[in-house]
Amino acid sequence: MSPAPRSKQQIQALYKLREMILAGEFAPGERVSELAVVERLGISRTPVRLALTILQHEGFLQGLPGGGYRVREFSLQDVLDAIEIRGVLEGAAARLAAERRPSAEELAELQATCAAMDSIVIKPMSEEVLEQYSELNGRFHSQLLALSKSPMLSRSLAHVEALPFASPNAFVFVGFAQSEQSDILKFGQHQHADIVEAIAQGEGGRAEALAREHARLARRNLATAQKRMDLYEKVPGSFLFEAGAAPDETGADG
Amino acid sequence: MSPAPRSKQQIQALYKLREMILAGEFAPGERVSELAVVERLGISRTPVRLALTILQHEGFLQGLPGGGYRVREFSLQDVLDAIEIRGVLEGAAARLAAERRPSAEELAELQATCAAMDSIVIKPMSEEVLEQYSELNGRFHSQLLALSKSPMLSRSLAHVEALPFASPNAFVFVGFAQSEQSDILKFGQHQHADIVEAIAQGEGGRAEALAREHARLARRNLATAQKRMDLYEKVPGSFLFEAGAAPDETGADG
DNA sequence: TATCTGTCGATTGTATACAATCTCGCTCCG
DNA sequence: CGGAGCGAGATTGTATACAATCGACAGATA
Repeated sequence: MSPAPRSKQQIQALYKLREMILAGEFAPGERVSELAVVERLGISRTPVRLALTILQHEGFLQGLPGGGYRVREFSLQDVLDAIEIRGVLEGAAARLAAERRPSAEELAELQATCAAMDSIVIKPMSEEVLEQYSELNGRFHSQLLALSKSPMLSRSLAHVEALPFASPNAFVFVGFAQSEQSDILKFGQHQHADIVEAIAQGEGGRAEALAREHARLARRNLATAQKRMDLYEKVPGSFLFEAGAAPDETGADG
Repeated sequence: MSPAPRSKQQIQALYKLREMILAGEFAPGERVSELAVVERLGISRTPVRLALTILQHEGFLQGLPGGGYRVREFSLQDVLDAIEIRGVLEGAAARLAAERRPSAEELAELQATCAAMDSIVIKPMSEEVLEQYSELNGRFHSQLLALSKSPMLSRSLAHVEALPFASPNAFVFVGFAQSEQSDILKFGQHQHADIVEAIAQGEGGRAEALAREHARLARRNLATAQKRMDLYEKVPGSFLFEAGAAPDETGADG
């Protein structure tokens, strides 16, 4: 979306900082001062400052009243809500895609991606397969978004997915790790196919409902991950979550 | 949302620049260079630079490949989509509000605002009445959002509403100007009441549908405004719109 | 004449010096 | 002994000097 900072130092500062935050190199709630970052990155204040501002707008950092920042913590509810919002927006994308009647060629691209994923989910799990699936999954979601033909919607979704745990690929590996025992991944793939079908037939309401429900797989995967710490640690940005109870799948909410 | 820049020059640069953009002081598509802004504002490059970055993230400015920015233009479709997205997100807010069962006190606040608006829409139009309605309308929407109890949703909605024409109050005066002849304003107020009722009864689906439809009033008001230039000029940021045909209310889209 | 290249100008990116502000701690006075 | 005020240190905000990059224009050569 954003043509991005145009210079090396800015890009480096932004990427490195984001990486550091996502790697949990700042204690949660710890105050992050500009100067400290400058020292750690070896980049001067100006680009660092810019990176900090951007990360604040992306939601990773919170500005402190006295100046400086701190790494933003996310409650479990925040994470669940982010997934919910992604579902709502992807639902809107699917509906608009259906309503705006993509051409046969446009649709074919999405169908091709979907078909490719079909052939992947039946393979036995491996590092390589996971990577392929992950890439195709990302492509599917971005193609779907493209079919909505709405730059504004893309913008909103991008803003939400800037949070790493809200991206469509955030929990794929959980599904994969689980796929030995369950068919959750195949189920998700089935939803992909249904979404494509609904769009192809111009069934906006169905497409929306399906896409929304599809996003909620992430919720289930999150619950699974929380029960298995070996998986949980692989959730991008999981240390940004406040320590809290496992999500309550039987709860009244949502 | 953002604890905001902490200093005077930064704030001034940001506000003044935003104001200038909204006042149409930059030709649409015109290249905006940092130095030019510095000269016009009499503020040094550092705070100006920061303000430009923020405005880029807010969607008012587009970064140019060769450096510099230009004022972002919005197509008619962009404006309609922004309204649509606001509807989708406010719909989600209304649904969550219903599902999360607000306490009687929380609900009472919303009901009070709604009641106050009831007594306003029957008054004859005036500058003062318009202002009162506008404020109450804004309060209604923010109270509704609060009832969803989702900071993440608030964040997403705030991001969308940063665009002036996507805010709930963007077109109120159109409805007012029209209210001499039609009851569009009373109709909108009726929707408010229905939304409150649905939330009170825990009817999430109904609340969502109502809130979504409610947002689409803005679409109709936009169409009206485009037919009457005296109103159109009062739409916030209307000069950001590309010159284009009036919206097609009979069109297939949407 | 067309194209390629080199130089000049403008504009942005980076670094740093300087100013203002805020915090924390110490001391002094009540 | 406690509180208030003052001051030192640290940290952020501002401005500007300097470097690097990009584009345009012009001139030369094929």
